[in-house]
Amino acid sequence: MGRHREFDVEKALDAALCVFWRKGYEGASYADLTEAAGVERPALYSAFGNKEALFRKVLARYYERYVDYLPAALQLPTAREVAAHVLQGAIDLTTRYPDHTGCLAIQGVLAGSDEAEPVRQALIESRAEGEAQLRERFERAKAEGDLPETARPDTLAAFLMAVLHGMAVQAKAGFSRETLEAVAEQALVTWPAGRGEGALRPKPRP
Amino acid sequence: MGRHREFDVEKALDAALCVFWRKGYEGASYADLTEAAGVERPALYSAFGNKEALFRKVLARYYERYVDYLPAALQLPTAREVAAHVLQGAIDLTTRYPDHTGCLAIQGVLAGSDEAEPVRQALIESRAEGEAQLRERFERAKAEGDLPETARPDTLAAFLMAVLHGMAVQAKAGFSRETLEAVAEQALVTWPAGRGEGALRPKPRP
DNA sequence: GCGGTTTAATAACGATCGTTATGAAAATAA
DNA sequence: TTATTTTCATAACGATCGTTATTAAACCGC
Repeated sequence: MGRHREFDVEKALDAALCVFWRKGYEGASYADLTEAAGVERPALYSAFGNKEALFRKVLARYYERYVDYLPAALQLPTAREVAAHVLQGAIDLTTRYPDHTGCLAIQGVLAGSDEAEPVRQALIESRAEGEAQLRERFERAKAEGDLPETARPDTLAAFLMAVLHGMAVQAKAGFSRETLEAVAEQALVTWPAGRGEGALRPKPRP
Repeated sequence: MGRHREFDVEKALDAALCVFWRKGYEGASYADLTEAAGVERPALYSAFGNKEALFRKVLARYYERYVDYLPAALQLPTAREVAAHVLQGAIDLTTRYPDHTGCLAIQGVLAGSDEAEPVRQALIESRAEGEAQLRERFERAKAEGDLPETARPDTLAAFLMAVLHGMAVQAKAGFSRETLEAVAEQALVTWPAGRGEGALRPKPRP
């Protein structure tokens, strides 16, 4: 019973996602959000809660709908393919939409007021989750001989994430897709090779 | 003639620098700045202008006093040493002060409101300047045979900056110095070698 | 000491921040 | 139709934002 909702919750969430993506958590005002969603302020509150709750819903949606290349990449047969696919997926994501470049999980809150601290921590955790998934995948690759015995899965995951984060910063700064692809290619030059990948073995110490 | 200034301008600038470093441009309120500087609001305005002007002065100070490892690195004899020194310098800078980790030029403004757009552009330009200096240094290295003929100085500079930016994000997220050093080491694994560095030459294409 | 000048401190400015009463409009249940 | 419930829209809340009159105090040259 009761009156029906007149606006599309999914559309409103998408609109809020775009605003947060472009301006970050603190840079996006509630006026920006309501205007983009085409919804009055109390309607947004009753549907999603306050600004922080709305951002958390948006963040979950972001990972589900836009960072879907990560779970897809983890299923690829070799660690190198995983890394290459993640890099290419990130480049696509961070340069595809000209009006909101970069990565929401990075530029959402890197630094901010004390009020934004819980959101900042949430973003840190979300990125740590992705890094952990990569690390576990690389541990598996090492066990499978896909990575050499000398490889450090935790370091490779941290390094790959660093490149991804750096490219996100550069994408937000307006870097072209071509430039970022060159960066990603350079990052892969160093990638260690496993057995049967036709690459040089690590030099044995004399 | 006239009354003398009672507060130390340098100290006030340092205090503002720390606040901006920790909270970013928009996250730092004028109340934060005046409290940290121990100076009343109109005094800060009369000494430095408005918030944007103050931030620009702080940014210049930041590069002069904290990113001094970059000009020092550019003078090293080989491109690899340049890269290694810049990476180590960035790690030191972004992890040395526990209460303001990361890099001001990154977390100052990555994304924000329309009001912060000029400052965001200023940070983009400042980073581009550093990247250009690295690129020119690598071009010289290529001409000197320090980098192979196949090396792309622009790509190497963009890649190195990406790793630096990524490590800054990770430092702000609380990553340890040791982790970042492993990331930097991994980044250097891919570094191309020039003549006389005892490294393998690029494989000739059959 | 006195006029001219610069700074210091208090207080307030209009605007915007996130958030929420309040009452009208719409839909279901009786 | 009437009662009940939920949503919608207007408006306003207190707080904080960056910025600035305004006035008192400290210094210089005379």
